[in-house]
Parts: sequence; structure tokens; C-alpha cells
Amino acid sequence: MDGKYASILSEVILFQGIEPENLETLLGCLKPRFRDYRKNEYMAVAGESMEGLGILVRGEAIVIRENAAGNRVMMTLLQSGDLFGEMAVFSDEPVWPASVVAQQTATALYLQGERVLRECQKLCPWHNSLIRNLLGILSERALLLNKKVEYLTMKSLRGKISAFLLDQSRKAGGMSFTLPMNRAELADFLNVSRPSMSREMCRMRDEGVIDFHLASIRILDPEALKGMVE
Amino acid sequence: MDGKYASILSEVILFQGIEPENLETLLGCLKPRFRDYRKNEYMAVAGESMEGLGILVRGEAIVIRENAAGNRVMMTLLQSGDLFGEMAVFSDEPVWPASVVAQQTATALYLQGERVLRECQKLCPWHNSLIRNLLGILSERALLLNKKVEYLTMKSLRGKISAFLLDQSRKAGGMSFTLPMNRAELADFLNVSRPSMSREMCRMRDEGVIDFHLASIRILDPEALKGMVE
DNA sequence: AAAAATCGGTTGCCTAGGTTACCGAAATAG
DNA sequence: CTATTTCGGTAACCTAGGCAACCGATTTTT
Repeated sequence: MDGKYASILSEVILFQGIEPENLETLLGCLKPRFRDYRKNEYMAVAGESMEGLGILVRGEAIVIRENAAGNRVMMTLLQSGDLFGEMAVFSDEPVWPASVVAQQTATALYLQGERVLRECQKLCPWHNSLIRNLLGILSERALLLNKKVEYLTMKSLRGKISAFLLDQSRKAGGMSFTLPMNRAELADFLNVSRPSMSREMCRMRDEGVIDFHLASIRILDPEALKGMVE
Repeated sequence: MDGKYASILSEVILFQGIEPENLETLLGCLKPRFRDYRKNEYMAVAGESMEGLGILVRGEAIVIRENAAGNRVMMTLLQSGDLFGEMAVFSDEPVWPASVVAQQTATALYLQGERVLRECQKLCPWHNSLIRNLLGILSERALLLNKKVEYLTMKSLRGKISAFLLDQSRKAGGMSFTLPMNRAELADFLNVSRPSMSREMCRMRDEGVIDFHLASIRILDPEALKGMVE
């Protein structure tokens, strides 16, 4: 196995809890295929059948959705160490749900789904860690998507903002916290227009429910905010 | 192990590909906990930490989301043999993402996440099938949610309808197919109001893009429909 | 330091689609 | 066979929020 990417691979969440020396053995079992890409080259095309679970080990790539009309929407930015295709490999008919395009010269590694699932000849315990990690990753992904569906499902803009802020405050463990993204990104995440969101947030501030300055938010009236959800 | 539910358990997707006689042994390994519920009893409360992956083996239950204001939204109807909590058990902090309420006298079985992941003493090969099934189920769930996010993200009602119909026709493998749900349910799924959806669908029919009568749909101009996505 | 880009707030205008309410057809019950 | 319920379509009305366009404040580039 190419040792060039050892330091990156040991950082990959998929291999968490597996010591570097064991990782080498495990990779021997998994027999990954490496592939290099040029800038702007398609690493995966939505709808085509997939070879295996991808791990980006060098460079950057974007996950995009292209609709019939042809306009691209960037969904995720992949960086070195990130996984891609993890949702689709183990499904009934493994096809890429989105396209992946290299943003620079990049290298990816692919693990065949079958090889990941099959117990290796050596019955190595690391294989078990791998599957456990995979289940954890998929669970988190599904929960995140579930959360997103919740936000998107609310009919009122105020409801979306309130739900999001309450979740953030819960995560931060207090009434004051810093937003993890800027306004444009947040508006995009909640699937609303930035000016509308800005307008609504200011209204909420005028009403004394929240206070904020740029990315720092403070919830003044949590109960009122809860009442605004839905 | 209680053999009373053997016939139901062998039908559960989680145990697909495991022969009934082996299933018994496997269950011996997994040591599930059975629990009976009365009608309207809470089987799980959103936010509380969970004991394990649930399988409904008798009766019916609903998965509900209750917001701060207190109004309930039914998310899924669980029937005998259905899984619940599969997204959360293997995540970092396993808490119920939604509440589950028995609709009738019901029985559920819980599998501890740890016991599912841990290789059993007998190194049984069925354990492997179990994990493989689990990965498959989680993948499908995540993909479904992904699809739903796609629909919800479209800003125009026409876009949502078009995307949905194109997906359905792809699934059916032809330009004529039958909708899997009625108007109210479809409107709910796409998160729009029923009258608005009806209005838009009729417009699309007037324009000659689609034709329909109740649940049977026929796409007349696929290209035009694709152009309406996004 | 000047120029350019990024970011967040603000305004006015306008329309997509929500809401309510009603109707006829079909399915189901009694 | 009548009564009731469910389902889908229709119309009038109205508003939440999208859009475009601008501004001042920061930050980054050169």
C-alpha cells in the first residue's frame, strides 16, 4: 500500500480508533483503488453506478447537483480526508446521487462496498471498528438530513429562524453563542432569501426576543422563541 | 426466546437473508428486551436517551414530532415488523429524535446498539448479515431523506411537482404511472397546500405537459417537464 | 493607502402560493 | 337504495416573503 497518504488516512473519521500500524494491515485487506484527477475532472457523475466508497486524500472537490436545465448547485465542499458516496454504496442499486468534481489536482481512494462488509480472512478486529465507524457516520448523516427536513418543512420564515436558533443554543449550552456561518450561508441553509431573513431577524430583535451583532447571538426570551416555532 | 413472534421477526427487513433456525440463535446472542404497551402509551419520548434499536412486533404505533407549542405532527405510521430509532442508536449521543406512541396494545423489542456491533462469542456469520442489512437500511433512509431535501429545496411549486413526477416516471420505467398517494398526502410530502398544488397541476395539464385522471399520470412532454425543474 | 471585494442591513415592489370555502363525484356505510 | 364520508377541483382574496438594488462598514488585495 502506498504509504504516501498514511498521515491523512489516519485522520479520516472512518478509521478513527484504529492505530496506524493496524490501519496498514486493514488497508491490505480492503485493497483500495487509488485514482488521480486533474483540475475540473469529474470524479463521479450523478446517476452512474459506483465502484465504491470514496475518500479524498489529496486536493479539494465539490459535490454538485446538476438539474436537467444544466445549472449547477454546489452542495458540499470536500477536503482532504473527507468521505463521499457513503450513503449510496450500501444501498440496493449503488449509483452516485450527485456528481463530484475535482477543484485542483486531486487523489481519491475507493473501497469496494463488498470488501468492507465481508469479514476478512484474518478476522481482524479493526474491521469491526471500521463497520462501527461507518454505522456511526451514516447515522449522523441521516440525523442531520432529518434536522434539515425539519427546518425546510416549517412554513414560516420566523419558525425556521426560531427553530434553528434554539437548536444552536442547545448545542452551545447557553443563551449566547456564535453562528457557524454567515448570513448568506444561513439563508441558503434555511432555503430563504437573505434580505427576507435579515428583515425578519431584525423584527425579532425589535420585539426583544433576540439580540445579535453579526455572528454573535443572544436569546433574550427563550419562551417566546419556542412559541414561534411552527 | 419467546417464539410467539417468530413469524413476524423472520419478516423484518433487518433479518432478511437469515434463515429462521439461525435467527433463533442470533437472537440468543442479541438478547433483545421485549416490552408491552397499552393504547396511547408513549413508547419513546423525543429527547430522552434510548435503550436500543426498536422493532415493533405487535400492534401499530405512530412516530410524532411535538413542537414547543405542543401540537403534534404525525411523521410515520409504524406497523408490525417496522424498525424505529435506527438512525439514532449508532450516533454519538443516542437520544430519540422523535416520540413514538402506541395506537393499540402493542409490543416492541429492543436491541442494544452495543450488542449489535460487538462480534458475538460464537462468531456467527448471521451477525454479519445483520450488520450488512443495517447498513443497507440506513443508506436507504439517508438517500430518501436526501431526495426529500431536494424536493423541499426547490423554490417553485411547479419545480417540486415536475421533479417528483420525473422521479416517479423513472421509478416506473415509463411515461404512464400511478401515484403512490392521494393529493392531500402528496401536497403534504412536497410541503405545499393542496389547493395550490391542484391549481398548478391543472395548469400543467392545460399547457399539455402532463395529463392525469385521479392517481393515474401520463407525462406528455418530458423535455418541457425537465425544463420546469428548478 | 487606494482599490476592490465581502458582508450585513434596508427599502419598495410584486407575485407565488396560502387560506377559506364551496362543489360535484366517487366510494363506503347503513 | 339512500346517507355519509372521502376525495379532488375551483374560485376569491390576501399576505409572506422573493427579488433587485442600494448603502455603509469591514476586510482583503495590490
